[in-house]
Amino acid sequence: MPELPEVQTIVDDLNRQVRGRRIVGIALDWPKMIQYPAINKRQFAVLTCGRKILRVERRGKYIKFYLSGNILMIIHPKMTGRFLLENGEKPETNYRHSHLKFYLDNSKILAFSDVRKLGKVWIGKIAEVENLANFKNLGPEPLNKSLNLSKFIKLIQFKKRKIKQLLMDQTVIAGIGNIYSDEALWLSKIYPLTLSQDLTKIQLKTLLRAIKSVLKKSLKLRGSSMRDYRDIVGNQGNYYEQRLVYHREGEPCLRCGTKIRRIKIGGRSAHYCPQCQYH
DNA sequence: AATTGTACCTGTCAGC
DNA sequence: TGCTGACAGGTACAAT
Repeated sequence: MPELPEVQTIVDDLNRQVRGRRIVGIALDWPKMIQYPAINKRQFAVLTCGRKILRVERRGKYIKFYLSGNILMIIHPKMTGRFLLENGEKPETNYRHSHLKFYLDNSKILAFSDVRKLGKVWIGKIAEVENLANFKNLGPEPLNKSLNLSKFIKLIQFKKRKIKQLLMDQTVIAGIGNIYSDEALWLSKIYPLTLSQDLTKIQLKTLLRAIKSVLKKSLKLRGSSMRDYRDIVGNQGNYYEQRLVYHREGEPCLRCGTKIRRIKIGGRSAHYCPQCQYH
């Protein structure tokens, strides 16, 4: 489901709604979602219950919950994971797939719902969890001001990979997925199969600007809801209706009217305009 | 070093 | 009305 704008929207809402709350109980009916360490449901309950949610942060597409007692819990929603804050009075949620629930001290329930059960949880001492390879090896944040053109060029230029795949590689740059890589490449008029080393400096400058601008625009619109994404009160994001090229196969290009094409790159669909994004 | 296929999961939709 | 296959905001891992 979520890429950077969706995850950031969730994190901002969580900070407003659950920051400072104490976890008083949990329910877990899919223990396989606990990726690290190898613990059972009861041990997970011991680790979380009684702790305060001090703050929530985003890194790439990961959601980091800093809990009291120097505990860090990280959740990755993968394709269909979502959070819902529900009232204790009506525990029956319309989210049929809430496999993990946190009962809070204000009698609300923070539920993690995940239809496809691909979402994962990591928990432990802060330093211990932050040292796990998936987090340690993340690339820079695209919206961070320190990611300027010269750094971007260093990340991209000496690799020999298809630019679409590089943009989605979380160890190169963190937070971009299938929607926003398509959008940024359309904005920059770059063909998605172009090898990274063949891009000119001008193209890379345009691409970096496109990445930042499309992510900021989607953030303002609270993300994209193609199907599953919802914010923590169940509302959809508004970027999807305004998308430029993603999932518009056969429709006219918004710039030149040529029919948008879809191809497969590394098992994922890529959408582009064969006229504007020439190679 | 980069690519390809497979695995993890469930739900939806088009086509037969 | 079934059935089947493709596809869906993601990532890890093994094989080539």
